[in-house]
Order: sequence, then structure tokens, then C-alpha cells
Amino acid sequence: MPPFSSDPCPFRRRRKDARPAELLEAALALFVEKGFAATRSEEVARAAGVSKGTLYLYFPSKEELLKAVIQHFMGTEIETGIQEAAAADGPVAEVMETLLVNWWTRIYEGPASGVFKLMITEVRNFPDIGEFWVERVVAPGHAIVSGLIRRGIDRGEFEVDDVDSAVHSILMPLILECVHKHSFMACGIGKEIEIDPIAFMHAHLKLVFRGMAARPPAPAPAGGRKAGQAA
Amino acid sequence: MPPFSSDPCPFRRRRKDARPAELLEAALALFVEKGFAATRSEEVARAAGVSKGTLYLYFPSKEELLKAVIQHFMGTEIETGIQEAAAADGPVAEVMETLLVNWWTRIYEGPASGVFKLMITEVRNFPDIGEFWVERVVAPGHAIVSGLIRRGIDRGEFEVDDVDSAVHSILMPLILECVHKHSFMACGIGKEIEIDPIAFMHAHLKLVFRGMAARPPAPAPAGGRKAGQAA
Amino acid sequence: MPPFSSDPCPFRRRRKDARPAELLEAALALFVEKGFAATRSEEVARAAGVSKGTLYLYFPSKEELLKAVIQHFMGTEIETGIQEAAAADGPVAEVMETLLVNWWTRIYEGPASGVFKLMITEVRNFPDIGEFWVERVVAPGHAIVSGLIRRGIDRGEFEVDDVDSAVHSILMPLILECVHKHSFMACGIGKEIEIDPIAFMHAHLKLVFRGMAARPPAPAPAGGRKAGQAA
Amino acid sequence: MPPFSSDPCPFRRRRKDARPAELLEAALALFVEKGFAATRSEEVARAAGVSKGTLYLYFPSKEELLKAVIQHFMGTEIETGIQEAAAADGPVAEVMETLLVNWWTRIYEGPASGVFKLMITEVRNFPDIGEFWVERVVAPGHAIVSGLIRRGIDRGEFEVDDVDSAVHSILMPLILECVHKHSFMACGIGKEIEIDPIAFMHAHLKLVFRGMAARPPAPAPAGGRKAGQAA
DNA sequence: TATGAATGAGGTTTCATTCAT
DNA sequence: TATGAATGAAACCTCATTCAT
Repeated sequence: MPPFSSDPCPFRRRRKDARPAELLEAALALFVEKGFAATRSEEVARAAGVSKGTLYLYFPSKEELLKAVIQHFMGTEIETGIQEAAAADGPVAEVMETLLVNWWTRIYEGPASGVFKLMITEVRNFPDIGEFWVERVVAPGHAIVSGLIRRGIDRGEFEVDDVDSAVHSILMPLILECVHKHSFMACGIGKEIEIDPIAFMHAHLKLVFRGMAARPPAPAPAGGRKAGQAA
Repeated sequence: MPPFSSDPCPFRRRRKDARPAELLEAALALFVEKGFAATRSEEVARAAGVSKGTLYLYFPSKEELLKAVIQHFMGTEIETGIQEAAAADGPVAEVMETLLVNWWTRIYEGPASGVFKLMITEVRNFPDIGEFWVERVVAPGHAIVSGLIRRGIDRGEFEVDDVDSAVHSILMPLILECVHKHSFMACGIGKEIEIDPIAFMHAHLKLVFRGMAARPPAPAPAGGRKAGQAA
Repeated sequence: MPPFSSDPCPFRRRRKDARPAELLEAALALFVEKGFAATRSEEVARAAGVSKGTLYLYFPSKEELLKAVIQHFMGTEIETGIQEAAAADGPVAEVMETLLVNWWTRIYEGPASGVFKLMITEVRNFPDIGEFWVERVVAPGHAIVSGLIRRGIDRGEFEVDDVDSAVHSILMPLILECVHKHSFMACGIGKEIEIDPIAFMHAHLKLVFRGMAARPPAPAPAGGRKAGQAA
Repeated sequence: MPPFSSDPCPFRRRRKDARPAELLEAALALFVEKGFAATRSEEVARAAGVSKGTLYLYFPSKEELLKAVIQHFMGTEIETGIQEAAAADGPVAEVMETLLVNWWTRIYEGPASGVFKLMITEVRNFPDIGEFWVERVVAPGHAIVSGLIRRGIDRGEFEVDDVDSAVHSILMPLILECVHKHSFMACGIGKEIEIDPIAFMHAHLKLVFRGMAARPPAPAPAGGRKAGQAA
């Protein structure tokens, strides 16, 4: 019992506290890069600057590490999205544009983008992490966007046949951009047809909003049928 | 060399000829389901109804099997798409609608849909198969659609700011549907927000074509309503 | 029962009769080159111009093939040596020189040289083939040479302390030359210190015979001690 | 990196340091006994008292283990021979006798004797280890002996037609004795004609030295007896 | 008699996990 | 708390042998 041993080694203490997060980051990066099965647990440990054994002090198995990774990097961005969506006001298309651009730029640039790929590659091997993901990320995200679309319809700004389909039309390219970032783009393949993800996001939203936009009330062309769109 | 036997064993010969395709099908299914690294080569063999050793009579290693799978299931659907696109005539939106619905339904329902997932999960481990994929599938597919869009612009049917972005807006949801089929949908997760892929395809194309449709020449800006939407 | 079917196919019949010998030759060459364990039975078959299955029509297993190889290539040269040794007459050193040069040249150049290496590499894995070898090759060979040395001693031509050691001094370099031919020399290693095997055989025998030669009866140099050699 | 532990685990450290040598010894014994291809890597591990996996902590593959074995057990005895040869003085036959007996007894009794057999059995499969062996063992050994013979010639003690051949006559039986120790002798075959290796070494050297010894200047060709032997 | 497709035991190698220090 | 040597189950792959043709 030495008098000053209440915090025997502040340096190591700080390391210790940071360890789980460091390991989770390293694990995310490697699982996204190589896939869960092809990543050796020692690689994760080394990437986090610790030894094999230390990993097992924090996570009881490689599979539990995967689940911890998913949970750790999952919900954060979605929640901020929900709050922003609720807080915003004004013309819905503008609100959505602002919201989606901010929100998705953060997602695309942060670790969450990797989780999209990880979920796709690993759900069938670990279905329970999928349940969690849908409940905590996919469903809320879908709800935010469909809520906004419905608000636009109510306000007469949008004309949309099938709101759920429209949500998919809006979000799926954004999701696939995230996946793309961690697959083809990460190994420099397909540069010929690659486009800047942020520029694409703007162009995509513009196109989709134009597709959802309410038409002017058909100024007066005799027969009352609206001019509609082609297909 | 027995002197008089041009076809020494027709039965075995027929099995031998069929084996590679059987193995490739089994391999595709398992690689898509579990990922390359998590699939044991004996599983592939058993799924094809042969023993471990037989697999190695036809493919020198598990990695070569993967490459053969990609090559085998890759380009076929794209080529039919190209021909149909060239042959079709009429209003571009209708042509595209017909083409994409037929083409993508075949892709979605056939083995090619799995290859999309497989490519995403494995490119970073086997970059050379990615090169091939982009060159033989992604680039031609992109070219078909951008060609049609440009034809629509030339004919005055479409107004599109950025053709390449529009191609992505059109195709990415279709691709992600394929991936989805083999990830979440395959393990019955996320049913709440799942939508019928064919119905979605129609709704998606309708929305996007509406977003690309040329506007009537603005009959006369009488009333102060703003015609378009913000972004 | 067609009238002329007693020998239905003279060509194949001839092939069939030659098969075992062809297989044994191919097997010897490969076993000597790579060792028994490292030689695949299909390699033997292919080298003999037949298929894997055919090998098993003539030899029930790879191990039996090895035993057959030993037996086939073993004793022949020894027997001719014995006959020549018995038939020869004249000064023993001359007889031995002639005998050994002829005999060993045939052995060195023929397949028997390989069997020396094969025995060395495989006895410990297949001791029973060793018994056979010693009884049929080593012991008779030793007996021929020791018989000749003893004849030389009896005739006053040789002075030899230990006949068995002298046999080893004579034969071991010849044996090792055979082994060398199939190890280092076969892969072109050690050319710097390599010597022509036939030239070496002559030089070696000359040196050894000089070492065994009877000394003249010490002409008369006062004190009866003979000048002798050092060691 | 724990801050204050320069030698974190002395016990394990000591085992780790000893492991490679233990594994190399076990590997040499087994490779010499059964041949490289017929030895299972697990056998090597078990013989060294560790598990299969541990072997691969120290050597990346079975083939690398073989190379390490060769390098580890190769050159040591040769170097002591060189030094002793340089240091010795006196009548060359005596010097050589002493040197060769001491030197070769150590070689015969030590692990180097096994390496002779190993080289013979494996050069053709791994030619690069042969280069090393010739350069580091065969050539220096040859040089020691030929140097001594030349010294004997210079001093008028020896008369030798072909020095290189004489080196072979001297060394080849010694080498073959080493090989013999690990082939026939090790499985108790051929006892009838087996001789004590040390006794043989003495007898062999005596015979060869007698064959190389300078003749007295032919005191006076008085009596008609012919002095030498034919060949 | 000859073939070569097929098998599966067995070999080499990897890697998640444990545990003594 | 941290290490890394050690383990052994399990993966990939080979090859002796069989057998339908």
C-alpha cells in the first residue's frame, strides 16, 4: 500500500482506456479491407499497436470483436441525422438537400461508410448483427427520408407515386457510393468511369428531386389531362 | 493410346464435360453466400456432388476457382444488353424502360446478381479480377445507358445536366438491389422495409425518367409560381 | 472363337511384353533422380508412355514396384564379374586391373550405378530390399575382389595386412563414383573438383596396387631393417 | 512495450533460444534416416518435443528447414581441419595420418556424417544447397588433402602421378563410410562384411600411403626380379 | 488390356486461442 | 495489464489407388 498508488501509472492508464477504441478502429479498417474471415486477429492487434494476447483481454473472441465493431460504429451518424431532420424547416426540397448533403458527406467520409460494406459482406455469416443494423440504422434512416418526402407531398411540393420506392431511389446510390469507396475505389480500379462522390451526390439529388417535383397545375391546355412524363 | 477408340468412354466423358460448370455454379453460390475466405473448398466440392480431390482435377487452386467463377458468370448478360440496346427504336424513354426492365430482370434473377456481391467483397483481395470486371461489365453497361441518355437528349426527350451522374442514378439502385438480394434479403432480415424488386425497378425508372424529362417550353411565365425546385 | 485369334494383336502383344521392362526402367530413373517418396507413380507411368492405371496392372503398389526395380537391375553385372574373374589367368595385378576396369566401366555406365544410389537412399525405409542387395551384390562382389587379392598374396605378388580393408579401399571409391554420377554430377554441381571417372579408376587402381605390391626382398643393406613407408 | 521490462520472460526466452537447435537436430536425424520427402514435418516437431505449429514459428516451411539443417551442420568440422593441417609439422605421412584420423573420427561420429548422406539423397531435388556444400565443404576438404600431398611430394616423401585422383582415393572411402553408417549399418544389414570404421580408416590410410610413398633409388638392378607391378 | 476420372487419407501450413511469465 | 511462445483443430492441397468404361 504505497501512499500514491491510487492511479499507479497514468500513462498506461490512459493507454488502457484508449485500447478498446484503438482496437475497434483497427478491426473496422481491416475487416472492411479484407473481410472478416480473411483478417487474422494478430493483424488487428498489430495495427492497434498491441500484441495478440492483449486483443483477447478486451474481446473474448474474433467474432465478438466483429459484433463490437458493428455496434461501435453504427448508430452515431444516424442519430444526428434524425435530429437535424426534425429541427429543419423551410421548403422540403431545400431542407432535404441540405440535410442529405451534410449528413451523407459525414457518413461517406467517416467510418460508417465502411460499415455499409462490412454489413453486406458479413450478414449472411452473422445474421444477428444484421437485425441490429436494420433496426438501428436502416429503418431510422429510411424513416427520416420518407418522413421528409411525405412532408413535401403534404405541402404540395412533391408528387410521388410510391414513397418507399422513392426513398430507395434516393438513398441506394448514396449507400453504393460508400460501398464503392471501400471496394473498387480503394484499389484504384475503374478510374475511367469514376466520378467525384460529392459532385455525384448533388447531381443525383437534383435529378431525383426533379423527378419528384410537383408539376405546375397544367396551365390550361384545353383537355384537362396533365402532360405527364414519358415512361 | 488404344488403337481404335476415338471416344473411349462416352459416359465419363459427359460427366467430365459437365463438371466444370457444376463446380462453378456451386462455387458461385457458396462464395456469394459466405465469402471466398469463409468457404471451404470441400464445401464447394460437396455442393457439386463430388469429392475434395475432384475439384482439384478441374481447378488448380481455390483462388483460380474464384477467378474462373468470375469469368464464367460475368459478361454474358451484358452482351445481350448491348445488342438489344442497339436494335431498339422509338421514344427513348420507352426504349430504355423496356430494355432496362428486361435486361435487369434477367440479371437480378440470374447468377450475375451474385457476381455483383462477389466483386464488391473480393476486389480488394484480388484486384486483378476487378480490372477485368470493370472492363468487361461495368464500362460496357455504363456505355449502353449513357448512349441511350444521349440519344434522348439529341431527340429532345431528355434534359440532363451530367450524363455520367444520371447513369449512376439509374443503375446504382439496380445494382444494390442485386447485392441486397444476396445479403440481407437472403437471410430474411429487414422485411419491414423490403420492397418487391421488380415493382421497385419500375417505380425507380419512372421517377428517374421524370427527373430527366424535357420540360414543355414554359407556356408563359404568367403566375408567380416557381417552376422547378431549389438545388 | 475366330480362327486366327490365338494372337489377336501382335503389335499390342509386343507392347504388352515390353511393358514391365519399360516401366522398370522409367521407375529406376525417377527413383534415382528424385527418391522413392518424392516420385509420383503417375510420373513413372508417363515416363514409360502409359497411363497411371496401366502401371497398376503390372505392379500391385508403388512399393512393390520399387522392389521389382531393385531385383531387376541388381544382380546381372555381378554375375558376369564372377565368371570373368574365375576365367582369367596371369599376374594377379594385371588380371584385377583388366577385370575391374571392364566390370566397373559397365556398371558405371549402366543402370546398376543408379541402384547404388537407390539402395543408399532407401534401405532404411525398406530394409528387406537391403538384405537381398547385400546377399546378391555386395557379398559376391566383395568375394570376387578378396579372392583375387588372396590369390595375389599366395603368388607372392601382394603384401596386404587386412584383406577386407583392402577390398573396401579398392571398391569404395568406385561405388562412390557411381553415386556421385547420380547426385552431384547429374545436376552439374562441383565441376571444379570433378574428375573423369574412367581416368580416375585407372589412377586409383594404380595407386592401390602399388600400395599392395610386394616389396623386393630387401637386397642386402647391412642392418636387416627394411626402409618401409612412414605411417 | 511494457515500460520497465528489458527481459520480460527469461524462462520462455531460454526455451525460445534453444528451440531452433533442437529442431535442427531432430530434423537432421529424421531427414537422414527417412529422407526429406518421407519425413513428415509433424515427426520433426514431435522428435524435438514440440507441436506441429511450433515448428512453423521457427522455420517458414519444410524446405527452409532442410536448408537450415544443411547450413547448420555443414562447415564446422572442415574449418577445424584446415587449421590443424596448417599448424602441423613433421614427416607428411605422419602429419596426414594424424590429421585425417582425428578429423575424420570427429566427422564420422558427429552429425556431419549424416549430412553426407543427406546431400547425396537431396541434391537433385534442391540443387542450390549442393552449390553451397561444394563450396564450403567439398572444395576446402579437397584442398587440405591435396595441399598435404603436394607438400609430401615437395619433400621427396611421396611419388604421385595425379594428385587429384589420389585425394579421391584417400577421401572417398572415408566419405562412403559416413554414408554407410547412416544407411546399411543403421539398419543392421550386411554385418557379414562390415568392418570397424576406425580400424578400416587406419588400414586404408596405411595402404594408400604405401601406394604414394617414394621408392628408394633402386639400389642397383643386380638380380633379374622385376621391381614393381604391372598397371 | 488400357484409360483416366474419381476418391479420400494424409501431408503441409495457418491461425484463433490459451497461458506462463 | 501485456506479452508472445505454444498449441492443435482445421484449412488447403496431393497423390496412391480404384474402377467403370
